[in-house]
Amino acid sequence: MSQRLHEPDGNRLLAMLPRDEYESLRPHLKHVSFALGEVIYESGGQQSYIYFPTTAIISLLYMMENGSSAEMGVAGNEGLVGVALFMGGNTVPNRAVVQSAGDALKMKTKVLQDEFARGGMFQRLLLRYTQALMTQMSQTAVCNRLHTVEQQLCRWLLLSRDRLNTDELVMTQELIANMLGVRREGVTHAAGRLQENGLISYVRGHIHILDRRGLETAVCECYRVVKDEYDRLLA
Amino acid sequence: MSQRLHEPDGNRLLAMLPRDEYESLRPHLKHVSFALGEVIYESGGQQSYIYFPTTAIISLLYMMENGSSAEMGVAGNEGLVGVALFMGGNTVPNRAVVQSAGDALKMKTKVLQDEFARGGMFQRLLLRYTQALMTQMSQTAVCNRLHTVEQQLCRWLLLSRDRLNTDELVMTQELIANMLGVRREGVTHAAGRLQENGLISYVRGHIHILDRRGLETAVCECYRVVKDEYDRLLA
DNA sequence: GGTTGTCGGTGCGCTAACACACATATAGTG
DNA sequence: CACTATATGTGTGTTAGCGCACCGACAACC
Repeated sequence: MSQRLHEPDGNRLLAMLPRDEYESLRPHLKHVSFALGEVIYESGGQQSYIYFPTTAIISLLYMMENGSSAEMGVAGNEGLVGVALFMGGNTVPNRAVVQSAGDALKMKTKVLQDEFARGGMFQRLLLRYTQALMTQMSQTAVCNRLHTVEQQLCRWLLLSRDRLNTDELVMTQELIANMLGVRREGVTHAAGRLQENGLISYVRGHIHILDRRGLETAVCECYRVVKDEYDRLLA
Repeated sequence: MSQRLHEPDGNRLLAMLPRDEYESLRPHLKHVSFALGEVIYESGGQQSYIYFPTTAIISLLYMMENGSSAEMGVAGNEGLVGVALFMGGNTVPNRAVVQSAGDALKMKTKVLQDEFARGGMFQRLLLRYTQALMTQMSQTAVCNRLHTVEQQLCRWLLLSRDRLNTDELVMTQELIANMLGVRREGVTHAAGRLQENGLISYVRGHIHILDRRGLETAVCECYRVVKDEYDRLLA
């Protein structure tokens, strides 16, 4: 891919654009930094920007009326946050929260929509990414139904690891529990077992992945299904 | 909507097209009938057609390696089966099964893709529908995580009812269990309670919805979230 | 350098859903 | 009409995960 000579600024989706399309978008991309826990958009709320994470990871959460929550998907440097802006609905009934602090590139909604309407590689990429995200969401549904907390924790750790450059995750068990939609104690239990088996170690909000291979053995098939789809659709 | 004077053949998505766009598609739409349990496409398999159900209901299921399964979404006369054909991925890692026997309109993949590429109302509608389907899938994830089998059975019954013209569902508890990803006995138990409360009655594969309002009281918020999004996006 | 808040560990009782085994009833078929 | 498939009901024991309560340990901050 000699087209990938341009500087993609760390977002792998943008890096797949042909050089000319990327250059025409570049002036409209602004850097932005996100802190852990920051709410990027609220359920049903209008978004002024679409975000292409570079080092940040963003969780898509549904907030129940009774206050509990569950993650339906996650986006990092492989994708974007704000599919509703080009899919035509403008809003979605969930919240986007920063799961791992870091940076992103933002683009005004209007610019995005104009570029999308041109129908070039940009549109094709965004749609393929959306399909990958759908696979992630639907596989999350399956996983929530059929698999144990421990398996799901492995999946979550691997999904996060794939979107970072480091084996060190800054994340308390309490927050992981909110993402997975389980009790904090459930995460403590599962994480304890993974630590016993030497797959991870953790202290006070810092999780270290020691044995990625081991995690891949402990995880359910859901992880691989989703990963393979991302690789296939965004190759 | 004076544009809806044309005969939409029972699919509500197609019915939303302007008359001229619909007329240009019409020659490419062929009737097809589906029997209960028929597999429309297999996980990872190529589809030659996109389907617009008129009276049939189609379930999207993930089949686990160990043989168990879970539903990730459902499509009826409000939508279509085969989003991957215009999203660019061509295949998806799940199976589509006929959940309620009936008819659909089919269109060749090539025609679909050409029409989609034109970017008119047809494209806009398909993308909005896809967003609605995403909401359904992600809400299924949440529901699988946080709600009881009885609540999910209510949701499932209401989703089915909304896609039919009748209060009579032809569906065994065994099949419902496969869809929901729970044991058959679990469905028996939940259905028994709904019957005790006078919400439904059933005998050997025939479920009768007696009190739709009552079901809406018994169901979790997930049903309404999804229904509202469908209404909003496909108004 | 003590206080306070955050993070993780643990124990106990409870419930929803599981797995398995088997009983019963009905519809359809020869 | 008898037979057999299929559909549903039920019982027993097990388990994963929940809710709650509380503890200890570390960290940050006056």
